[in-house]
Amino acid sequence: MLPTEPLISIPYSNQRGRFHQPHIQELPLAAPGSNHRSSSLILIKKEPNMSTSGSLSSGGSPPMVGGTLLPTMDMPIGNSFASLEDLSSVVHPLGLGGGGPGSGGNPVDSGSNNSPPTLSYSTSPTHNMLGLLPDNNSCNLFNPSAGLPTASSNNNSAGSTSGDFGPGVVGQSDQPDSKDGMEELCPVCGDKVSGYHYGLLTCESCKGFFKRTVQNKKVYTCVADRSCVIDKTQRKRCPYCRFQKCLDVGMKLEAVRHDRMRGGRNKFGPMYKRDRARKLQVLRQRQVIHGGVSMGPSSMNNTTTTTSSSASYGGGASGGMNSTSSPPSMNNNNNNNSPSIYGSPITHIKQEIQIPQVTSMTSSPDTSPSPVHLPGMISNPGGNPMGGDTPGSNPIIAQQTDPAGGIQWQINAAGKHQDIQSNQGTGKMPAIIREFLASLDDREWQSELYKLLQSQSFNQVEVDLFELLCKVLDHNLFAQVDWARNSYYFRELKVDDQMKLLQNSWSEMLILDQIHQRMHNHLPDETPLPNGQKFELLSLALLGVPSMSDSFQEITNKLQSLKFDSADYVCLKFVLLLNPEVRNLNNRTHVQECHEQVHRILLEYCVNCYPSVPDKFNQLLNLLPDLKEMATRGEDFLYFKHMQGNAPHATLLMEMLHAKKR
DNA sequence: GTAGCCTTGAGC
DNA sequence: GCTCAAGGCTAC
Repeated sequence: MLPTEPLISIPYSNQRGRFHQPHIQELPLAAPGSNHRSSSLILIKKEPNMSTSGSLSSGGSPPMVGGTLLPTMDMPIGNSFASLEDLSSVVHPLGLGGGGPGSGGNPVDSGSNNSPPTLSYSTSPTHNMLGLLPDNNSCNLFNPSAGLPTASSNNNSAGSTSGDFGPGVVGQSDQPDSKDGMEELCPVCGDKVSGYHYGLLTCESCKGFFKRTVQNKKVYTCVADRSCVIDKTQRKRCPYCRFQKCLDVGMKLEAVRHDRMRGGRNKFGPMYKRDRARKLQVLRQRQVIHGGVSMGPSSMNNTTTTTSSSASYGGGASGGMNSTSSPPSMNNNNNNNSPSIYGSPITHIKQEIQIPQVTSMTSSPDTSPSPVHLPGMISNPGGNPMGGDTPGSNPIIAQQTDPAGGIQWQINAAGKHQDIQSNQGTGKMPAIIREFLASLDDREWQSELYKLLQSQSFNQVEVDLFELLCKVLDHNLFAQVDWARNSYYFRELKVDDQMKLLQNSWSEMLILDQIHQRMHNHLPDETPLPNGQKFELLSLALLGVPSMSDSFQEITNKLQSLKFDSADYVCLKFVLLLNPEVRNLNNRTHVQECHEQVHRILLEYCVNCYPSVPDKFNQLLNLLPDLKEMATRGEDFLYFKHMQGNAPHATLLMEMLHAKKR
């Protein structure tokens, strides 16, 4: 049950200006062994006239603190909703789902995930996705300026010499940090790191803050929009956003001891050690690359390899840091104010598709720095391949490339199609297909993918690759929803039908999307994460099921032989989405008509543009059952992992899975 | 409540 | 015995 009273906030001031008074509630202590993560998905049950910072309560009643009734809002713990349909609003601040404070949705949940999880969502500010760190974080491991001596004081009284790399860390020794070149700044506030605390390198104050919050079971509230800037000078202003950021960057609730025992070591010790080794490896590689130090092969091979904690596919850290990698966007301290991945806050699927039909994929300006160029990324962003994007010209939002990377045609943001090479697709592309293609933005998609991978792993000691997979799939799912709700046929439908169609086809569309990205935009099989681990992009196409790689390859080969192109892709996507056989459609007639129309369009396109590929149309459609079978296997696998408690709960992905399993 | 410094103690 | 990441203490 959700409170309907609007939040009452009590602002106050101090010498820094207008502050807000956090409301404090009790937060149960994390159980040992629980594996909580911050949620990146926010679901807000909006009541009429409720402010955006409206209340959420997991217990159904406003909390009492010291006998005072407090408005309940912004609890960083999970809140259950009865069903997908019950939800009227979702905010997805990172543009992706995450394991919310908790694989149970609650940072204090015992971690027992054996029972079917409720759909639990946590409020969370937009933290990591597009700007994890403030400006003053620009000096770090991945920044060329890292390694310069700093005027750091010694925070650590221990001040001992290093076992691995010096006194623990970086940036705290009297010795210049250039000794190991690994100065880092707190990922929460940008202050000087004092050591590994609760899972990652943080400053002393954030360590203390995190400890106090968890030990004292505090729950804060934010009277703003849960997107307060957290930096060294402003970290005290909003403990809610600070704590959320602590969780978002990966501080671990379970590292706070239940029994308050002092001293000793915890289970994270080996992880810290691996992280140091990985950082050293990265550093050495950087030194080699920058020509600073000539390292022998032996010194390059001392990386301690790590294994994924739960990923069933790959995931060993190789230390193979891409030397061109950079940290996630660090623009102007607005790390909490970054737009969601598609520009505006993404609301729950049901509301999401009711948002005015303006696709952020093609219209929202991306104010964050461009991600690094990584293998497989579509090159020449915004420009034309012939040399130059004139000011004011429309950026290229979709293009067809041949396997060698040559661009065959492009569609710009205005929907204009331009043939670059016409070695295939000999016929004229129908106008409707040009419009379909204009709805795609592959460059944006890949850009966001790499941003997401960077932000999710930046400064993380060790990323759970399966969890990351789920987050990326969730991100892709949002992209599908975003595309669908703005698409030509789909937008004419009522929300209920839209939801039914999406619930039916999302997994097939995800796989098809990956096929498209791999075939037409040359997405690589894997990519290095900023922390040195490798993420297998191929696992996205397999929905996490490694054993499906043969089936996937088979379908891909078949499509290649059919000269499958982006126009085919978008048509097939419509075919999958607009399935008139979905049960209980209110407007089946419209779906049927659209379905048939897409068939006709695709048929015409195949016949006119690919006369050299006999029966291309039917052969394309004949592949759909195989795609469906893969999608079903992938769904089963993800659901299984979810029920085991290994997948983040607070994601649209899991919501879709539940909706389908019902 | 914050944050810098101190104490503790398991693991190496 | 050393390390260093926990929790504790306390001035602010």
